Amino acid sequence: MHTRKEELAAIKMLTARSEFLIVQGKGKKWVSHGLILQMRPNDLGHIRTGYTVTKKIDKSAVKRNRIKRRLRSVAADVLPHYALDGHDYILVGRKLSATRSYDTLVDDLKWCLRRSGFSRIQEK
RNA sequence: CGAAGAAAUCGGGUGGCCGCUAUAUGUCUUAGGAUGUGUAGAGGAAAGUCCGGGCUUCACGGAAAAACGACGCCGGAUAACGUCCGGGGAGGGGGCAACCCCUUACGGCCAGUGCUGCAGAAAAUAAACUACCUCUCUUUAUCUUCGGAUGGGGAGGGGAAAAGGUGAGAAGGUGCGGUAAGAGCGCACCGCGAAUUCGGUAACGGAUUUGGCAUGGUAAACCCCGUCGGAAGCAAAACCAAAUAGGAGCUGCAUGUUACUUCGGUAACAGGUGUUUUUCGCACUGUAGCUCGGGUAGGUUGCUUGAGGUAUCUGGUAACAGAUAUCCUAGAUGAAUGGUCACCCCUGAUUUAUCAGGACAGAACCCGGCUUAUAGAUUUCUUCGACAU
RNA sequence: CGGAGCGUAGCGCAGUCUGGUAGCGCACUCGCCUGGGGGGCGAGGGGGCGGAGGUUCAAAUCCUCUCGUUCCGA
Repeated sequence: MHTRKEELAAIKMLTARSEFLIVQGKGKKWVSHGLILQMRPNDLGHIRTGYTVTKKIDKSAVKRNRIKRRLRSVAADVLPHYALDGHDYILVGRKLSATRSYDTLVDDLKWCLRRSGFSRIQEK
């Protein structure tokens, strides 16, 4: 279930710190073992994503980078198929994000989307 | 062959699927991009930010001094350094010795000032005390040939700096002589200082002569001497530049009076606007359009060809330098260089076929070093042990 | 990225500049006052200078390296 390039191109990045704070402050939040998902509707009509991995999780820059790359990969696999258009999504890394198996991490993100009601496909 | 140490090099590999950044090129295109293909894409420490430079801006007439900071045996290397190389001294270890190995912030406390607790008789111009030797006076015990002799106590004068459960350190050490007792007072050896001389570019080392003990320690205490240093840093800096507010100029429209006038205007007052309304008071000087400069968000440049790498030769003990040939090797900006699966390799565990693990760690303007973290592999050298000869 | 500071008893701090005894408050233990609690008074204990190395006779203090933590500027 890999994502094609045209679908990925529709997802923009969140960059400004103020936009992150708005999503964190006013959006919805759902926590799983592998990651934390924060989301909020925007007026742009397309999906935007951002990633947060703080120094609290691990002191090593190598491990933080690895967590961020895995989250980016998981989001690229899942979001184009399951996420709603016109929403901002922020994925926050946790300690388990580095060691958890990839399939479990994908399930974590789907579960967060479904439980928070921001999923396009309502699975059984 | 094994163990230890030192130095150097490397620091997992191959393939499938899906992605990221840069760049070259083809196609499409609504000219902003979309898409196909090729190529390249983290380190020895990228880290800590501890030093030294390049580069940029600011300051500055040149130079020097003061102040502050860093450094500090000698010679060399280098763009420079607190780095590196070679040498010297000192300390430690091994060895019978010759000698070998390791470490080293290693200028100056006879320029000045400070500190040196406790203990100890005394802690820095050496001098008081106990003890020692001697002289004088006095007192007393014993003996007595009645002259005195010997011993003890007390007071005073002098000698000497040898003894005194301390301490990190006690004003040269050990031995012999010498003396009333003693003392470098004299001598020998050792240590130290000075002079001469020899070797060395020098640090320094050797020899001879001589002095007669002088300079306790501490400068990672203030300080003195010598050398070096303008400051801040790519989030530096340069360029392009929206919206809003404010500034300057021009033009059009909107009022009057007076004064000056180079006849363009300028100034004052009235007027106008704001302060809820009126008076007073206070503040400001209209409106529309265009242009200009400063400059914020944002963007571009800086941004990777450089004191560059590799190979060979030459010079040098070496650090390193020179010549020739050859190569181009990351440039991101919520920040790319990956995610996932399979096989191989290595390590460990046992169920001998499985399971678990594969270090330290992620470029941010670029170089030269230092320091710290680091599983494992390979090569060379030194020492020791075993085997063979 | 750049800059500054702080690690001392269970907790909050002084002592560091100018090197020799590590101390203060709260907390803790015991005793007394009270019928008990709270509170008060008196007495007492415990151990601690973030870590490693160096200078010194001697280091919490001076020097070097390192670990942790807090704050500031853009």
